[in-house]
Amino acid sequence: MASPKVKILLAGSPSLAVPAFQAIVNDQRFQVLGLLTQPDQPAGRGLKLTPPPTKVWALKNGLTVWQPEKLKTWQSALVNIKPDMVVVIAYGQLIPQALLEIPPQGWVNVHGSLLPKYRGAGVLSAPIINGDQQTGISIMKLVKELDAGPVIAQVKINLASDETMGSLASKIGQVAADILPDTLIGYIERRLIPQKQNDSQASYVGLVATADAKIDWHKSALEIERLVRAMQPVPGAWTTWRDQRLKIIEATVSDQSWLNPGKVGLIDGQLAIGSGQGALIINRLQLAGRQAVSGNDFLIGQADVLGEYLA
RNA sequence: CGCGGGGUAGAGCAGUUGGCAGCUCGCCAGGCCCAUAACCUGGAGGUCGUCGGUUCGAAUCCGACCCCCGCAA
Repeated sequence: MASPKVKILLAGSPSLAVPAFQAIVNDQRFQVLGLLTQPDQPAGRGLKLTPPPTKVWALKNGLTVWQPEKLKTWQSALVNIKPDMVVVIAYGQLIPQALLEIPPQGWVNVHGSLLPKYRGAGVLSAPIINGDQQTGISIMKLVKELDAGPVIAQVKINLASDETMGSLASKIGQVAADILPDTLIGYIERRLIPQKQNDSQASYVGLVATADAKIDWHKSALEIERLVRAMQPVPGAWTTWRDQRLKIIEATVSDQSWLNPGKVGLIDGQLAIGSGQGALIINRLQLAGRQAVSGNDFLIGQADVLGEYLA
């Protein structure tokens, strides 16, 4: 095994990227030069300066970390680092064309969908909202256009009936960790040839905002239940009760439809809310400022919610 | 000093013009019943987040601190 190690610069921000990054660090075929990630941002209560999860991981592993505000001004730094390749998992910024051309092997990206379906930022929630049976990951080369680069490898992931965005994120992170090292080597050795995407079949999903997570009780219970899973754990599908935000954390669909949309009642003794079609049995929910509780516990403490309307 | 809600029995909540600490569920015991997660009776279980102050007396008023949570970013 005389071939030199592949020099890699990692780029990514959320914890979803950590397992795959760790897999590369653990693999003797690679030499990791460091991590490129977003600057620490004010976040959480009190707006304390918070580092991206990958940065915390990188420092623990003794890696150098770069956090440029803007990539445009970071061009010369990348030239000096001299990576053979940059591996990107949810970095959080579009990479300027000029930077894409610097590493000899280019920039390789892990994308959380089966491209060309679901290009864009909301890839994790989209398949759950749409009730897809399958999604997956695509390992692809970055090009100037968003998520449009040629695909090196894809792996399908089955969506469980109770899949949430959170559970899907960990599946994607794990699958990425499983296949990324071999895929990168295969690509470098030209055994895996990037295949151009069929642009005519591309679809786009925008970033999910909290407003998108507000429940419209006139929709069907089936759609609402999917929304609940797609928004879990953040930002959480929500409605309001007495001007307070009420998050629905876990729910199941009932075909009983005698409750009007948004009206709270009991179905088989369980907390339920009417919808446009069928009803939603509420298994777990959280009132603003309170701990998340089961439907039963909520009824014990807030019994007067019965018969009221949520909006 | 970004905005806001909350810490009271195992759980979920009420209780702030200061006056022996409550409700629902659960739990334990007994009863009713062919039987039951139903019903009836009885019972156990709380340093009211912590520390200090005011007061004859503090869950309640004042001060400091710890922890949890919603928004926002």
